[in-house]
Formats: sequence, C-alpha cells, structure tokens
Amino acid sequence: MKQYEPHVVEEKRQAIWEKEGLFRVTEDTNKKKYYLLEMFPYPSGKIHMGHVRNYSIGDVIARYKNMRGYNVLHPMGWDAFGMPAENAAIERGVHPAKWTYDNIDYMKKQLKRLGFGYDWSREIATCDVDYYRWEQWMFLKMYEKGFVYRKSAPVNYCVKCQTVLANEQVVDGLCWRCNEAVIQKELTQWFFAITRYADELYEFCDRLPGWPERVLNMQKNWIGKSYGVEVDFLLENGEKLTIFTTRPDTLYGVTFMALAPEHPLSLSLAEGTDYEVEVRAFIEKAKQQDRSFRAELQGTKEGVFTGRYAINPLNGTKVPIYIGNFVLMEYGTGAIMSVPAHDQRDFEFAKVYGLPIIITIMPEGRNLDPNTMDCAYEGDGYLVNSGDFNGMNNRKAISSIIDYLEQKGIGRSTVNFKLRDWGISRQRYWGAPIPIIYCDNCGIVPVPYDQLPVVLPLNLEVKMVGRSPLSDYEEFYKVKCPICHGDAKRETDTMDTFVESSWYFLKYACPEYNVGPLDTKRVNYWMPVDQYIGGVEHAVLHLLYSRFFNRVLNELGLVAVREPFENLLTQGMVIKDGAKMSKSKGNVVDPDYLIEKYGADATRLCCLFAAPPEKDLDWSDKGIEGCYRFLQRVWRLVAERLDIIKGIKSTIIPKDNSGDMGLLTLRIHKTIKKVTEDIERFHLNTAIASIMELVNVIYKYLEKPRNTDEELSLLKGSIETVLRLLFPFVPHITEELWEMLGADMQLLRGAWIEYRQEYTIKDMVTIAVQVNGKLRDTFEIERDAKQEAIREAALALEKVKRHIEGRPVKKVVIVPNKLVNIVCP
RNA sequence: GCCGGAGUGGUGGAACUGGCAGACGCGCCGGACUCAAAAUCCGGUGGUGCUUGGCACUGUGCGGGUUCAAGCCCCGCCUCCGGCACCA
Repeated sequence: MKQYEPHVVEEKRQAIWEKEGLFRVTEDTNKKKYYLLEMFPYPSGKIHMGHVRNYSIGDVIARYKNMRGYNVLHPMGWDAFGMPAENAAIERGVHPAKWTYDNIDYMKKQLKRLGFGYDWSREIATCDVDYYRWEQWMFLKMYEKGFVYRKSAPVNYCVKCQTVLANEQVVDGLCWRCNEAVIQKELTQWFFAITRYADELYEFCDRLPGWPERVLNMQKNWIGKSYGVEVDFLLENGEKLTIFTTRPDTLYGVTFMALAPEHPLSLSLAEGTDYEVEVRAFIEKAKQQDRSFRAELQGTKEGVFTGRYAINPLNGTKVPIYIGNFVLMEYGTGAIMSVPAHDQRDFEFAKVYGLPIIITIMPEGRNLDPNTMDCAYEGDGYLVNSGDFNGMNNRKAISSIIDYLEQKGIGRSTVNFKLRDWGISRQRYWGAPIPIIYCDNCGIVPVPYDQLPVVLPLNLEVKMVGRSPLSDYEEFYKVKCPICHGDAKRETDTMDTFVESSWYFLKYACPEYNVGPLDTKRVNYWMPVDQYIGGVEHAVLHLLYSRFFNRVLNELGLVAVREPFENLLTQGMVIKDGAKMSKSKGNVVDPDYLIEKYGADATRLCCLFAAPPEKDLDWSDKGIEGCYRFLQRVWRLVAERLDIIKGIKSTIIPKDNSGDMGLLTLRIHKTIKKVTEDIERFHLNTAIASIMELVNVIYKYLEKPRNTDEELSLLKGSIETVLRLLFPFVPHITEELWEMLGADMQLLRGAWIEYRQEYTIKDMVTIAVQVNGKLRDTFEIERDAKQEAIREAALALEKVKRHIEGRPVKKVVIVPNKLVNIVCP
C-alpha cells in the first residue's frame, strides 16, 4: 500500500493544476458568474496564519461554487505600496521595490504551496506603474469633479512614521501602524470629499443584508449621523451666532453659550472687552493641546468668558458667551447652546463657573430641583418654563419647536455627521505620486492626461529625512508648468496606500487592460463582488473607503454598481494561548513549518475545523495533529482496499436498502445534505465534523467482511462521497485518491454531489418520551405514525408508568417524529 | 457614557425556526496488537449520589418569568470582548 506523503501528493497535484490552467476564467455570459474575493495581502515578507485562514475559507467557497456550476472569479494580488518597504530600505539598505518584489515572489510561492486556486493570470501589484497610472487618472478626474481638494488643516501626524494619517488611521490617539502617539499639525494636504457621501454611506448600511451587523454598526458609528437644528442666536450688536443642537426641546433652558477655541468669533468677540487678554491666552493654550492631549483631559471642563452676550431667540433671555475646551470646531458649527439642566457636559461646566441651571424638562412622577441636582437629566418628560410649549411631551416639542423656528426664519432642521474628509497626502516615498504641479504663475496645475503616468523614480536612495524623499530629488520635482512652460515644482507627497486598495477589486476584471482605467464591460460582468472575505480590522478603513471610491467611479461611468461588495464575511483572528500572534510574545506559528510537517491539506483543514470562520481561532498544535490523523484515516480507507473496490461500479442508491447498507446509505445522503447546507452558510467546521462522522460510519461498516458486489458498490459510493465532499477543503489528497480509484477527474472537480431527499430519512424514527418535561425513555416507531399510536406506545412504557405513579394524565403533547411529553402534575 | 457581540464539560467547539444539551476533534482513562515503544484499532469519559452492567438527582454566567417543554423567548443583573467616545 502506498503511504500518505503529503508533499509528494501536493507537489504533484499543484503541477497538474498549473499545467491545466485549472483556475483561469473568462467572461462567459452563458454561465452565472460568482466573484469571490479575499482581501489581498501586504507583501510584508511571509504569509502568516491569518492569511492561511482567510484564504482557506475563500478557497473552499471558490471550489464549491465552481462545482455548483458558477463561473468563478477568484483572483489574488498585492497591496504593495506602503511604509514597511521603506523602513526595510532604511534599516537594511535594500531598495523598497526590490524588497517588495522579492517578498511577492516568496509569498506567491507560499500561496501556491497551500494549493489555493487563484487565477494567477489576473495577478496585480499596486506598485506597478500600469496599476497606479490609472489611479492618477482617477485622481485627475476627481479633481475635475471637485472630489479632491487641497486645504490647510490641523491633521494627524505620526512622528515615528513621519507622515500624516487619516482620522481612520488613528486608533486611541495612536498610529495604527506603529502605535506611536499621534500629534496635531497644521499642514496643507489633499483631501477626498468622502463626506459628500456621508448620508448615502450611512443610509445604505440598512441595505446591505449580506454584511455582518457588527461591521455595519461600526460604519454607522463612525459616520455618526444625527438629526437636529441650526438655531441663530443674535449678539447684542445684531450679528448672528449660529449653533447646532439635537435638543431644541431644551432651548428655554439655555443659560450660556460656548464656542470652540478655534471658532472665528472666539477672539473677535472678546476684542475690546476686559477679558481680551485672558481669552487670547486661553485660545493659545488650546492650540497647543492636540487631540490626544484633549482626550486625556476627558471631562475636565475649562473655559473663559468673552465678555459678550447672546439673545435666546425664543424667550429673549441674555446669556453669556464662553469659550469652552470641550467644544469641537469640526462638528456642527463649532458653537453650542448650553443647557446645564439637561446636558451633562454643560452641567459640569456650569458647576465650575457658577452658571445658572434652569429645568425645562420634567420627568413624569418626579420633581427635579436645580439646587439639589448632582447631574443633568437627559431623559424624557414634559416641558416646563417653556412658554407656549409648557406641558408638551419633549419628543413632540422637538418637532414643534423646529417648526416654529423655521417659520420665524431663525432656525433650519439640519443633519450632522462625525465623518471627516479623507486626507490622502503622505510624506513618504513608496506610494503613488500625486499628479499635480505647482506653478508660481498658474497655481495648482493638474498633470495633463497625456503626461501620465507620473512615474515613481526607482533610482534614488531612500532615507529618513522627515519629509518625502522625493522632495530632495530634483529630477523628479523640477518640472516645467504644463500651462505657461515656466519653472514649476511637482507635488512630492504620495497617496495613502488605502487609495490603491479602494479599487483593486475592479482591476481584477481586466488586469492587462491598458488603454483606459478599466474595461467597463468586463468590470460590469463581474461586479459586484459576490462574497468578500477578510479581517474585521478593516471595518471602517478599507471597507468604508472602497464604498466611497466605488461610488465615485460609478459616477464616472466606470462601474455600474453603487455598492462594491454584496456579501461580507469577517473572519476572526488567529490567536495562540489567548493572545494575538506576535514576534514579541513569541507565539507565532509559521505556516512553512506546518506545511513541511503536516502538508498543506492538514494545515488548511485545521484552520477550517477548529472554529467557525467569524470567531477567533485559538491555535493549538494538537489540533493539527488531529486533522493530520483524520487525513491519514481517509487515505487508508482508500489505499488499503484499492484492490477490492477499484474495478467495482460505485453507487449510493443500492437496491438493498436494509440493515447495515441502509444505515450507511442514510448516512451518506444525510451527510451530503448537511455539508451542502453548512457550506452555504459558512459553517465550515460543522461541515467537516459531519464528514468525519461519515468516515467513522464507513469504518463501522467495514467491521464485518463485505464481499458481495452490492456491498462493495455501496462502499465505493460512500468513499467517493467522502472524497467529493472533502475536495473543496483538502483538494490535493482527495484528487490523488480519486485518481487512484481510476475515476473521472471531472466528476470530482467539476460537479458537486447531490443527495436524494428520500434517502435522508429513516422508515423508523426514535421518539423521546418525557414526563413533565423530563426525559424518561425513548422508543422506535414507523415514521409519520398516527398520533394515537404514538400516545399509546409512550404510555405503555414501563419507565413512563413508573413516573406517572398512577396520577391522572392531564395532557399529552406530541411533536411528530420527535418527542412525546406527558403532563401529569 | 452610548452602540454592538459573547458567556455551554478538562479543552476547541456542536445543538438551523423553543423539542433527547455536550455532535466532531483534542486531552484523559481502560483494553487489543507488541519483547517493548511508537503508530494503529476497540471501549469509556459533564457533575453528584446510591442498593453501581442499572437508577435517581443535578447541570448551558446569576436571579426571576413565559411555556407541556428554555442554552435558545421576555424582564432584571454580573463578567468578558469589540467599536465609538466632550459629536451638543
């Protein structure tokens, strides 16, 4: 008997797949398309277990859908721009390009060794000129349409990475990449106007039923939509001070106003008052406090009086205007009305500065007293101290007051978002150059389309200089203005790498297309992505950016769909000993080692079997041993009895469907059904478990000698079933065994196995018998037996009689083919 | 603080719409094969108690409730994880 040698088998199969071009696809309108995509890796050096898991899940689905007759696009590529390449260059003196392409070579080999079925003819690397040139094209189009603009703004800056970061890339005040504290810096930067789509991106969250709730919630949370009203307060000199509030029902309780330190009125208001010096100092101090510092202050309310007052438009009350450190310039109008009675922050501020508290919302059945309150009341109630609105429920009052304000022309209902525009300038080298030229005469000049691409020069030494290395490289930045032909300077910042990953899924449809950005016809054949699989860490980064970018490209007529990803699966992390794998913790598992020791099939199987895809997977070395053992068991099942089954015709619908053969037949069909349903809903771990059960049943079947043709046919049928069900999970071993059986390879790869419903049910069913809800016994009866027969059989059982103890039976509940519950209290 | 998600044996995890809790795997215990070991195969394995080849009680974070029946539904808590966080 041939031994199971994973490497021999795997190398052999992979060579065959390669030769046959098994995973190549073309657009075929006669077949239903299925676009399966896994998030492409950053070529950091080596594949890690997270990749193995992600791509193993994807490969099962891709192969399964293929077997179901879909035209499956399953591509792979490289998110190849980014800082680690640059850091490697600085640390080791390797050029980022060499480092990146070497890593791609190595990692591609790893992916091939794992046997993933990708259409490698569609491979893309985002650092290729032929990729990013079209990104520059898109940038120019977006610039024309006003989706890109340049402005000076306080931005997040990582000192260690020496570059600007988008809001999404700051996690708890730290850089998402290096964990260094992020500071605020005033810089002129390029921005993508993602906020233009804030509302649509938010609202469409409710129209993505194929996405996990968790991710949609995170996106909604990030976009942060809130309904409210802008209200104009008048200053004493007649000027307007506009604020935003979601609680117009508390307008009568306003006792002061608060402006953000950066608010344009902050300084001008105080000018000429006794408070000018103090205000100036406060604003200066606030400027020094960047975001992370402010976050640390959390709740410590500080402010300063401007010396000016505003008039409440509803009741004419004069209220003092303060500058407060807790007011954010970026949100709403940068100014707020303060209602200490009904807002905790205002309450705290009022306590510090001795400002009055006026109750305007009274909870039912309670009586609030401003003198004894120790926190704001933010709940519902009826209005008091509110003029004509007294007695009204506060929820109703919100709309009534808005109506009133709009009628009087002093307020407008408004929607506000937390989402900010996406800053895409990076002061780094290894990225796509921004196609812009600065000319002293003509200003900002976009690079003409016929001068694209702006090629990233490869012949320069990369150093850490605190600015883009390109800004030290004359050959790159010294250019002539396309308009006036005078001396001009090229933009030396590069684009955020998240720009590349915002449209790569479109490029896979037409990777070699190079006469325009995208071959729209092919893009529209494949789009949307039917199933996207990746880590949850991109819930608000990549996934939000891509939804935005796809919309822009939709408006440019490059793609027909609005939403790029129909269904999303976010797989959990691979952890070990309860912690994320990391070099510093020393708990990293190396895929190369696993493939070496157990083979690709066992490695894949283990990743799929140990936990359901969405959950975190706690890696255990014992787990893979178990999977390896199982594969050997499958191998022996075929190899040990090849001589007796090879020439036999196989079947899974035997003429004699009784006794042991009946049991095996039942199990075969039930397993096919279960595995099919489980794959459809991504319960891959239970799908594998049920195949294991089938294997156990086959071994049970083999405990007795099986000599007749009928018995052997069924045996062969059961074995073939195992191989076909297992194929998407462990393609190498199953193909090898299939070949040993001398069967048609197309049957294994080309078609999923179907079950027969009538074989998934038994003639006899086991009924559980409960007395007062407690299980007491079971009995067998023919399926779909009459209720009366079931009742009698149950009541006749010895154990049941004993537990009834002669008491009168009040009721008998019968669940057909399952259970009887006898109620006798 | 707000918004999500989760809590099941020694362990990873099953149980689709309320219907036999613990599938499958790991570990452990016992046995077979062996001079021995590994590998392999077979059997057992939630807890407690007892008159121990059986029977009873108990058991899905805690406390209530609905129901003939609750891991699953409802109410109130606890713990853990994730996201947002002075967003007016």
